[in-house]
Amino acid sequence: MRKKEGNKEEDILKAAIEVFAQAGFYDAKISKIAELANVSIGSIYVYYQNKDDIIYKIFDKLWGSLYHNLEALVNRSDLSMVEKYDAMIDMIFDTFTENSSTAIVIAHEQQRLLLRNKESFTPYYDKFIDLGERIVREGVKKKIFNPNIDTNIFRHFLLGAFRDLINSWATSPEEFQLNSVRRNIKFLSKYGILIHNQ
Amino acid sequence: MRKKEGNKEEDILKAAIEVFAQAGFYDAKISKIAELANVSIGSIYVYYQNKDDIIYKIFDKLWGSLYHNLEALVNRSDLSMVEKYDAMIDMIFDTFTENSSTAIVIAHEQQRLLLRNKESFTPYYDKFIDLGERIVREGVKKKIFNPNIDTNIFRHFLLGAFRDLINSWATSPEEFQLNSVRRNIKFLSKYGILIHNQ
Amino acid sequence: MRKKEGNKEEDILKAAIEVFAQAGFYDAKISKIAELANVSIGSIYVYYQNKDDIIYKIFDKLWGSLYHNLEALVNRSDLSMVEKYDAMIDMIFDTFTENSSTAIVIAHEQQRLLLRNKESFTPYYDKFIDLGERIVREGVKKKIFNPNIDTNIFRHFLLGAFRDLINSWATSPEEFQLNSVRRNIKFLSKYGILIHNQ
Amino acid sequence: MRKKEGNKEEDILKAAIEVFAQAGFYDAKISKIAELANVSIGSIYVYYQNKDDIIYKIFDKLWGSLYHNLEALVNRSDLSMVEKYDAMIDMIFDTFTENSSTAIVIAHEQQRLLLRNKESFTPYYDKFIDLGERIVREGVKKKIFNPNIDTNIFRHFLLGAFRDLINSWATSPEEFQLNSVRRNIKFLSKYGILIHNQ
DNA sequence: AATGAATGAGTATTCATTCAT
DNA sequence: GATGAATGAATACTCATTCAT
Repeated sequence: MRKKEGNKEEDILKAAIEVFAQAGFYDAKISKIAELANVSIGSIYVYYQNKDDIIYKIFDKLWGSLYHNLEALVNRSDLSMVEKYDAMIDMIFDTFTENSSTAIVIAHEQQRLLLRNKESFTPYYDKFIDLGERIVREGVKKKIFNPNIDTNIFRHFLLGAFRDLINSWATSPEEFQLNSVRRNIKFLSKYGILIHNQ
Repeated sequence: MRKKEGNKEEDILKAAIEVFAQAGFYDAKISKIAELANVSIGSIYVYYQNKDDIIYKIFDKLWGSLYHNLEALVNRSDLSMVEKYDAMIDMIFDTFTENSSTAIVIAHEQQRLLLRNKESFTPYYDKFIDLGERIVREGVKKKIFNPNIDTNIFRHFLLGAFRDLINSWATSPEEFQLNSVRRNIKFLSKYGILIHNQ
Repeated sequence: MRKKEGNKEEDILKAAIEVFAQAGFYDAKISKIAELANVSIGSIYVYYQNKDDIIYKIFDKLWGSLYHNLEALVNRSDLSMVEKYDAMIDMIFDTFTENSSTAIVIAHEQQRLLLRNKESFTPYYDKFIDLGERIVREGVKKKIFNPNIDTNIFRHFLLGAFRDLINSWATSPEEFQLNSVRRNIKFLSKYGILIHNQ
Repeated sequence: MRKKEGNKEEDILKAAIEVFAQAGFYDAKISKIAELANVSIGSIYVYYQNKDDIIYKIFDKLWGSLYHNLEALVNRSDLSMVEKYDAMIDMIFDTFTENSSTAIVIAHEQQRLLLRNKESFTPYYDKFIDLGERIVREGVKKKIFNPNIDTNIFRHFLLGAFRDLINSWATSPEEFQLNSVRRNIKFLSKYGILIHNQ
């Protein structure tokens, strides 16, 4: 029991995600995280420098995962542009949706963290954004995506929509059919709300 | 001279918006708000019950304003459906954009507040949503808007996109042309990213 | 009671001296100081920045007092050199002896504080030392004090002896006759332990 | 190979002296001592009961050494009284001076330790004091030392002066010529600051 | 004997809120 | 209404010590 059992670090992270999602970062108590992780308070500080470090690692893990998945996608040549775009939406959707508590934490805390110390946020976020923009630019070059759309604005548009929807689902899962949300995001981001000839 | 007392209440609210935008709700100090409002700490508690009440009033004022403006719009019969939709976007855009600090506060704190005590959030928010959905349903009935789109999902999609973009602009105004953001929101929400016959 | 009664700051300092003397700086609890001062924990932080600031003020007050008293003495021309020296010893003796708890705090904590942040120690200490050395140099010039003695070494010699003796008295007052200590310090520092013609 | 185990105990003590001198007892971290001694944290508790025990052993070793050296001196009949006194000063001086970090630890921590648990301090200290007082009384009996001097006060006077000077030298060795310090201590304690016929 | 991950008691400090003036 | 000194509950974090291996 004195020996690292190989999952304490992960147990703490999982517990922290639940507590952060439930109470918000500021009202989350370290003692509560320790209790939920079935670990002593001191052990938390063996694996994480402080409270901020815990949330940093949550974001790092999520955006790291998103980045690596997108990287695998961006180089595929077996997909048409639209298929690639849909696959990207699916991938983001699946990642966010895998753990609803993580989704809530992201939706609630990311903006504040980015505001506070942009430079100390996980580098995977910027790398992910870059890759996403590359896909959009590729679509524009292939004359599939509208060249009049500002790429930077589009990614905020899309991620903002995503964030709100995933958070809404995570908060009230009974109110949203996940498949419907997925389908609507894909459709709206590609065709918009108006009826027109596709 | 006694009539000017209304000032204090408003001064406090303005100061609070700045401090909340700059530091985030939790790191915002009441003493800092008092200092910025040029008012004693005690005076804040004459006009507001507590810290939560201050942020409540910020949201109440903003969503009240959005609601009243949308109400004026929803009943206009001189506008086509698309014109009405564009006017709605413009109105939301202008309201959010009027004060960038307010935009930041909304973007950062609303989700958390909604999560914590949904029932004690400003009623204007739900009323605004209802009105917005009415416009969308009207568009669907008039066969202008796509009937396959889930109205509830659409409003999260749109407001989420809005929130992220306005916050991005408010945080780094040098990075975004406000008119471009406005145009892109209108276009993307109506036509999406794909090139097609409109 | 909400109004500053003019002595809270001093009550805290007095209480702190007692608690520091009794338990040592590190084992002294802020809560204990608050209790002894009959003041809330929060009030301590109204008057002092932190625990270090409290002890700083204790030293500042004591050395400030010593400095001002020595300043008054150094310029007196109505005293012979030996009388002036004896008066200096008496003054230091009286100041240290006035409050035995202060004496203990000085004896126990000064070295450590000086070591840690020499520059942030009370400036009165250096000013006092300078003045003391001036008296010694004056004595040398007047051929009363031995010119072969290193002034810097002498002041460490004298103050070190003082510190130990005052601390010993403060710790076990029953073991030491204060007048005897005073007389012996004067004598030893002037004539030493050997018998010789004075 | 099993014989070398004595090293560890000593390595720890040496490391502890450095860390205590540098950081002070309370800010000294056991983990730092372990690191400097090139030993695991657990090993420290194999050789020492706890942190207090480590510092106890430091004092025990030093005062033990001083006691044994003084014992060898006190019985010598080949020395005049003044020679014996000078030899005593030299011996104390050499012992303190041998390791400047030890000198700093003594100067900073001894008073506090004595205050806290007089009875649990190393017995060598009291035995050393007794021996020292015996020398002084011997000097008085031989009409070499002044009989009006209180022996107890004198030893505090002398050791206090010693402590301050050795500490000052250990802290700022560039400021003090060790030989000059030694000579001044001898002279001042025997003849004082005044000029007179010796 | 040696290790170092695990422990959890212990405390300085913060700051929203109060209320005597 | 206005003030701001006073309050004290509440909590992140430290680190000496332990003990299973």
